[in-house]
Amino acid sequence: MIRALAITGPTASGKTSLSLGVAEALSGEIISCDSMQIYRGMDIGTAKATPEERARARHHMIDLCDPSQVYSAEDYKQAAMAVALDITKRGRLPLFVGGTGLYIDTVMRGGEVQSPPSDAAVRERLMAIAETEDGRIALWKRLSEIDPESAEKNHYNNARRVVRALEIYELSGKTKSYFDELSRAVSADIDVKMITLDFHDRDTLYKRVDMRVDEMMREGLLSEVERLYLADKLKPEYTSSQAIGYKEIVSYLKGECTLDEAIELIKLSSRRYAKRQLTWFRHEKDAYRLYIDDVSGRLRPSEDVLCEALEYARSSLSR
RNA sequence: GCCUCUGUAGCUCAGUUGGUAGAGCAGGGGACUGAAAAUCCCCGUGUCGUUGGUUCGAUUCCGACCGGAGGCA
Repeated sequence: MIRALAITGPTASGKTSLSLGVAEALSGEIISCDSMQIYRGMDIGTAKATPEERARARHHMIDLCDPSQVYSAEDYKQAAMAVALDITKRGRLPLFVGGTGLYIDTVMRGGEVQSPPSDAAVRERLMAIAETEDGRIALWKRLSEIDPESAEKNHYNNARRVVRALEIYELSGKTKSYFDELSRAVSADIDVKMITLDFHDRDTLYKRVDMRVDEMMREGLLSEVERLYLADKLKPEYTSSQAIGYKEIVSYLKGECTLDEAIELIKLSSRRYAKRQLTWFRHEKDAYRLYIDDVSGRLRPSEDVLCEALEYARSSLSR
């Protein structure tokens, strides 16, 4: 059984800064839990730990792929688990840090997954049908016949989910709910204590998000995106091109809007993303919540937040 | 100073031939098991600028006043 700690929270909540302090104090190594930090060359916009920060603690699960590659939650889980095991074997503490809820969940759930991996051809075929509302309803009806449980869980408009469920059935002859049930039955081979950063006042978070975006622009986000764009690394079909900060600036580079409009859009999408993250982490009932409403405006949590986190980590890990 | 237009949700605006009002955006809540920074679902009460008058009843009609825009001097 691997024992680990996780630090989650919305964008701009100060995860990186807190994680460095915790890693140093508990001789931990950081495993990034972020679907976009996987990609090479996307540094400023994904708020990757800087070289200086990486010198303070070893980082993993960063810069694994070229932005043109596809990467899945399952790929993440397998690689991250191997890393966590290795860290543990070396007598150090695995410290998952990031805001991609699904990635963290998938690690915490543990166990081997047997549902078939996605198949681009099947997806394309089904997604083409889903372009019209009638098509979406037809797909949903098909799903409700083979797997009523999955159908009920998803609105027919959520084509991605409906298509995945159908894809699983086409590829394996078994339903998605069958595989979900299987994965729920296995016990996790890892025990993760989670600390979630939160805010009493939503406006404080949003202010930090806005400031963070301005900071990214000062650090050169524009030229970072330009470089990737000119190198053809942000084609619309790539997952990487969906990243906030990148898609908006690409649309500016294409002349579809002004730079100021792009920046405002980045702030807006970031705020909405932060809100979705809050929703996700709220359902994590066992998480230890740390509130960081420091009005100082600094994008790092205060000393007492670090102390509280360490106290919780020490007591829960020693048990 | 006079004339015209205008004041309705955080913002932009509809609307009520008099029976206290609704869209878009913003915002809020939720879902999430191999695309997840993605994808999807649900949520609209606000002194209808203020104050008098007419009226059974005014946000709606009339007057005055206070903002804002434009025009004439």
